[in-house]
Amino acid sequence: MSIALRQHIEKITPLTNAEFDYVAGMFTTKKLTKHQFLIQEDHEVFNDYWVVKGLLKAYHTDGDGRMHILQFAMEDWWISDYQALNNQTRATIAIDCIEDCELLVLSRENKEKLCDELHSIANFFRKKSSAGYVALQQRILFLLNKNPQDRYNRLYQLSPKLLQRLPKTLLASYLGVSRETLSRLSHP
Amino acid sequence: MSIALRQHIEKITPLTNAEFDYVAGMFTTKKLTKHQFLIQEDHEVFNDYWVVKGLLKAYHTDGDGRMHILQFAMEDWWISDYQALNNQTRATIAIDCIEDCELLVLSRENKEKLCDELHSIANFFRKKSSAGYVALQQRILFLLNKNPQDRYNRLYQLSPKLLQRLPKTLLASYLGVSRETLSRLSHP
DNA sequence: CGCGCGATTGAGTAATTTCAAATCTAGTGG
DNA sequence: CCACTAGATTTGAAATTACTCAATCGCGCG
Repeated sequence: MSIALRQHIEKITPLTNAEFDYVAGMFTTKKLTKHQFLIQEDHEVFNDYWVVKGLLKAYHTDGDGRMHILQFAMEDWWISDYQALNNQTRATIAIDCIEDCELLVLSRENKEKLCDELHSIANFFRKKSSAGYVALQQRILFLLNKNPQDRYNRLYQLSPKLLQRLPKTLLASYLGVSRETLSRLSHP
Repeated sequence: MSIALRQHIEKITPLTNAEFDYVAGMFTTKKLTKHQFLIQEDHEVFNDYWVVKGLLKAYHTDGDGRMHILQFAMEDWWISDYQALNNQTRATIAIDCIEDCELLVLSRENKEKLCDELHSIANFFRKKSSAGYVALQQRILFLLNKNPQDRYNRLYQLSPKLLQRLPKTLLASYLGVSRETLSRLSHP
C-alpha cells in the first residue's frame, strides 16, 4: 500500500511491517475532482483524511456570504472538520477540492481503534496534533500583529509551492486581506 | 493529591486509583507571585504546566516591543511554550503571572513516560491537543473576519470570568486591537 | 491630598476595504 | 489558428476603520 503514508508516519514513530500493514488496512481510498466537496457545512463528519495527491481548502462562510479559509491541504497533509469529527457534531466548515484529489480515508472508529491498539499510532496522532497546535499559534501571531506584506512573506517562506498552486483570491482569504490589497503587495 | 487534576483528566478518560496516584506522582508543584516569569524568551523549556490556581499570560514581543498575547491560562488550563517543549528549542514566547499562581509541573520526560506507559494518558493528551487545535481554529476565524466588537463579544461569551480578571490592556492585545479601540466598544 | 497607573476621550492620520472599471488569461468552439 | 467568453487579477479613487498620539479622567493607595 501507500509507501508515502508509511514514510509520513515513520517521520514520527517507527512501525514494523506487520504494524504498518495493519494500519494501512484501516484506510480506504477516495478520489474527487476539482470543485467537489469532501465535507459540506451542516453535514455529519465521519472521517479524517490524508492527502495522497491534490489540493483542498477548508473554509467557513460567514453571514455575509464571505469565505474565510482555515486551512489548505496538499500532499502529506491531514484534513477534516476536527470539531465535528471529535465531538460528533455537524460540520461548521466546508472542505472542497481546488485540484483533483486522491485521499486516504480513516474513519473515526478506525482511528480510535488504532490509537487504542497501537501505542505508536496514538503517539503519532498526539504529536501531530501538538505540532498542529503550535502551527496555528504561529499563524495567530501573524494575524494579530503583522501587516499583509509580512503575512504574505511568511507564507511564501513556509511553502512557496503552495502559493504557486493557489488562485490569489483564495490566498487573500487565507491571509485575512482583500484580494485587491493582496494584489498591491510586492510578490517575490 | 490534587482532586481537581483527577477530575480534569477523568473528563476525558477514567483512571483507577493506582493509575492516578502514579500519574500524580509525576508532577511537582510550583508557586509564583504576580509578575513573576514562568518562561522567558530564549530560555530552555523543560515542562508543561497545569494551573491549579491563578492566571497567566503567554505572549510574544515583536521587534517594535509590542506584546501579542497568544493565550491566557487560568484554573484547569495547561500552558507552556509547546514549540520549545516539543522540539527542545529555545522559547519564542514568554509566560508570566497576572495573578499569584499555583501550578502543577510535568516535565517533558515524565510526560513522555506517562504517555508510553499509560494508554489512557496518551489518549488524554491526544484529545486535549486536538481540542486545543480546534479552539485555535475558532480564534483564527474570528481574527480573519470579525471586527473588534464581535471579537470582544465572542470572548465574553466564551469566558466572562476571564474578562473580569483581566486588565483591558491585555485583553486588547489578545484580541488584536489597540487598547483605545477596545475602550470605545460597548462593554456588556 | 496628591501621586501613579490604567482607562477613556478626542482629533488627525495611516492603512485597508469597498466599489467600479479595466486588463489579462485560459479554455472553448468555430 | 483565431476570436470569444468567463473568470481571475490588477488598478484607481473614495470611504471606512482602526491606529497613533496627546490629553484627560478616575480610582486606589501611601
